[in-house]
Parts: sequence; C-alpha cells; structure tokens
Amino acid sequence: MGTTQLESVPEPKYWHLKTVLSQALDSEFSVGEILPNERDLAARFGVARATLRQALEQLELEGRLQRRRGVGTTVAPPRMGVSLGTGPHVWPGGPDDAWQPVDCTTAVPPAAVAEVLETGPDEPVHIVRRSRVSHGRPVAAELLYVPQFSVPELSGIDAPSGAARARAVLRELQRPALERQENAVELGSAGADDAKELDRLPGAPVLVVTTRFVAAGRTAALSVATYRADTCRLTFGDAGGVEIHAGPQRKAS
Amino acid sequence: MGTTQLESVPEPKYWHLKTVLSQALDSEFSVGEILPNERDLAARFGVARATLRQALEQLELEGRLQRRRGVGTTVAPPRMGVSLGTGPHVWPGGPDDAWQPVDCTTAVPPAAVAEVLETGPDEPVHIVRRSRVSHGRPVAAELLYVPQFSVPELSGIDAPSGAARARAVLRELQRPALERQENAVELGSAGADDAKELDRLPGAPVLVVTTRFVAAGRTAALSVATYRADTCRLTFGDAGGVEIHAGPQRKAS
DNA sequence: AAGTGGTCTAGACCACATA
DNA sequence: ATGTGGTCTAGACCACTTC
Repeated sequence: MGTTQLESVPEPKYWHLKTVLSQALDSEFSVGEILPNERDLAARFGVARATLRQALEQLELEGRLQRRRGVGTTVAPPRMGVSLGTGPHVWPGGPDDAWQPVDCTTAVPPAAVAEVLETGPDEPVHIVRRSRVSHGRPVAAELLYVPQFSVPELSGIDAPSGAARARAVLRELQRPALERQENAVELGSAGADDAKELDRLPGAPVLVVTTRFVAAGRTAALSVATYRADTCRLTFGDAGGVEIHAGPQRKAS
Repeated sequence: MGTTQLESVPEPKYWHLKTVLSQALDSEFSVGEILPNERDLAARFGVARATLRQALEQLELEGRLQRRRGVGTTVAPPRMGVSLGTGPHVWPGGPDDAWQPVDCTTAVPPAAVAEVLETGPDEPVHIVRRSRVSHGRPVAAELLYVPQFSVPELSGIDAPSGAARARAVLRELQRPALERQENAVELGSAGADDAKELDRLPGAPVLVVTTRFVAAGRTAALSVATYRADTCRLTFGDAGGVEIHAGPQRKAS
C-alpha cells in the first residue's frame, strides 16, 4: 500500500549525498572547475543547505574540494606529496631544507615544550617561525624552539629579531652534530596565527608534526609544524611515497 | 561563565566557546568525567545547540573530547602514541607485529592499488584484513594487498578464507627479504567498514597510512591502514615520540 | 551592488544506550 | 521509558570577493 518501505539501514542523507557528489566529481568535473553555489546545489538535491554543507565539509576534509569564502567551491587537485625525510640529513637550515625563516623572538615557551627541552619553567628560548612553500602554495607553518645552550655562539650583535635573526639562529644551530630525530604526527586544528599563514580559516584541519632533534645526548631543538591537511600528503621513507587516491572506482559488472 | 565583550573583531561564537570550554576542561574536569548534555550546555552559554555542537566537534577533532551517542560526552585521555616504525624490522607478520589478522579474501583490487602493485587491471590479489589494538582499544584497521607472486608457495590446501588463510598468507610473505618501505600519511574519513571496526561512526576522521613494501625490486605488498585520528598520535623514528599536548597554557602577564 | 561561503538560530525527529 | 548524541530543516544575517 502507501506505506513507505522499511529502511533496515537508513543511511544519513548527507552521507548518501557525499557519495553522489563524489561520483559526480569523478565523472563530470575536472580539476579547478567551480561547482554551482551551495543554495543551488541544496535545491537541486532537495535538501536543506546545512545538510548539503555537511556533505561538502567531508569532501573538503578528504581533499576533494576547496571552498573559499566570497569565491566559490572548486574541485581540488590531488594532494601533493610533502617529504618529511627520516634520515640524518634533515637538520634545520641544512642542505635539503625546504623552509623559509620568517621571524624570531625570544620568549618563555609553553610548559609542555619546556619540559621536553629540559629548560627551566621560566627560561626563555629562541622561537623561530618558519614557513614552507611547495608548488607555489603555503603548505606548513612551523615554530622551532631552540634553547639558549644550543646556540651558545649566537652573538648579540646579530639582528635582535626578525628574519635576519632567524637565519643567525639556524646558522649556529648547525654546528653540533645530529644524533637522531623523532617524529610524531597527529590531527589538529589551525590556530589563528597558523591559519593566516596557511591561507585558511581558523579551525582548519592540520597535521601537526612534532620533531625532536637530539644532539650530544640532549634535545637540541623542538619543531612543531602544522601542515594543511586538505592539500598535503606527508611522505616518509626513501622515496616520494605512494600514489593512492580513491579516484574513479570500478563497479562489478 | 561570565560574558565576554568584544566588538572590534567579531570572533565567531563557536570559536570563543571552544576556547572557554578548553580552559574549563583543563581546570575543572578530569579524564573520563562526563560533561553536561548538549542541551544544558547550550542553554548555559546562551547559544543554539548547533553552535555548541560546532565547538564540541572541534574539541573532539583535537582529541580533547569523546562523544558517544546514547551515552554522553566525556573528557578524553591524552592521545596514545602509536609507533609505525621506520626500520627494516616492520614486515607484516614480523616479530614486532602489533596486528591481528581478521580475514582474507582474493579479489580484484581498486585500479589505483593495482597500478602500484604492477598487476593487471583484472588480476586478483590476496586482500588481508587486519586490525590493530593498543591499550585494549581498537586503533587501526588495515587492508593489506598481496599479489599472487609474493606468495608463490601458498598452498591451496590452506583454508580458503578467513583468519586461518590470512595467517597463511602472512607466513608466506615473510620469505622474501625486505629491501625498503615507504610511508605516506594523509587525512581521510572512515568508510562504513572501517568505522565499524574502529568503533566509530562513518565519516569519523582517520589518519590514512599507506605503506609500500618492496622486495626483490618489486612491490611485494601494499598496506592501507586507517588510524583513529581522535585517539592516536603516530610516531616515527627511533623512540616513542614526543609528548607535546596543548595542556594548560600560561598567559603572558 | 551582487554573489559567494561562513555563522547562527529555534525548533523537530531519529538512532542508540541504559535502566 | 528516558536521556543522550546524531541528523535535518527553513530561515536569517555576516564576512568576504568580485564586478
């Protein structure tokens, strides 16, 4: 009769919507193309705008879409591989360094950082701000904490702050020999500062990479770098990483 | 609590709310404690429930909260460090293997996987499902794609499917010598299958780790593992990783 | 000025866990 | 049966970019 069929597993609308849109992106759109605006899309699919947005949000999280306020929603290119390196070659300011110093201040670090650095709770350290650009786009913002003892030769004659001082600190940091490094990756959301540097809104998802550089048996520096989670695929190991993306899936026929 | 007035730069409500809640979590709550329900919290802060939820969502993304339907919202423990390893010791089924085989089927992999494995577009491979448990909690679900040529000695007499066959495949996979491995980490959202295995809802944020195992100059196996982004901090390198969490921040005074 | 995505509201109903 | 978080709606206004 007129009764609706019993849905044993009622899939959420936004979930189904995401699937439909994902397939449409594969078959009917090309990279960089702009989608219809959210109000039109919502009307076309017969859902509220909030529901449509929930689907778009997920697709953006997966790196399939890029949304910019005042502009529109575009189809994102595949994520770019960003190498983090694991060997002993990646030392701040070293040969393969992809980072660009931005600024440098001297201040007391957060308690959690001071603990790792084994500095006193009120002992100031050098805080170098660096940014990483790849393929012409900003991909990461970093705070590099350098304790005073790691750069003993740092002359006060150098610039007291700014990019010049950042370079001076990095230069001095290269003197001791690197013993090892440790990496950790976790999910986070961009703070106001990082968001601005990454050209994203605050709260944007980021991959937080914390790296501890050890020299002479002590933590010589601590790096906290936030990578844009929407555009980056972090690669480790010997080569550039594996190219695995969802892409158009084949259906059993 | 007290209302805060700022008009110069209209900070989004949910952003401010997130900050307030974050501080409250540090000072007034302990791990495992349950928060008031969303309707009460929204009323207490004088916002709509949707706005309150936007703040909770971010805090959950950052691993500060854990929300379970029908139960409530609790304060999450610090993320657990999960070692991925980088040395040549981590081979599926090897000594330090933290994975538990669940199932095994033989099927044609997605096109993107077949390309990396250098198998024909219609050539079936072994697909081993494994799960990883840490501290009594499921942390990752994996699909391990093993081409036929990597396990030539696999006897048809072994179990045709199920956990028994998974173990057989892993056993045979250990014969060739590992040359190197490549890792990549990116953000994704859990599919229906993974979500169930990870005890999360579909769409939950996950860290997708793809690992290519190379032996005899060829890709011997490809692993696509999804880690719970809310509870896991992936660690690389020699040791257990760095313990950096936001924690109570001190304010400049 | 017009159009876009971002934020916010005040409801409603549903799925799930627990008692 | 009750209470929780999850989904959904139909609006409104705001911040930003572009024309």
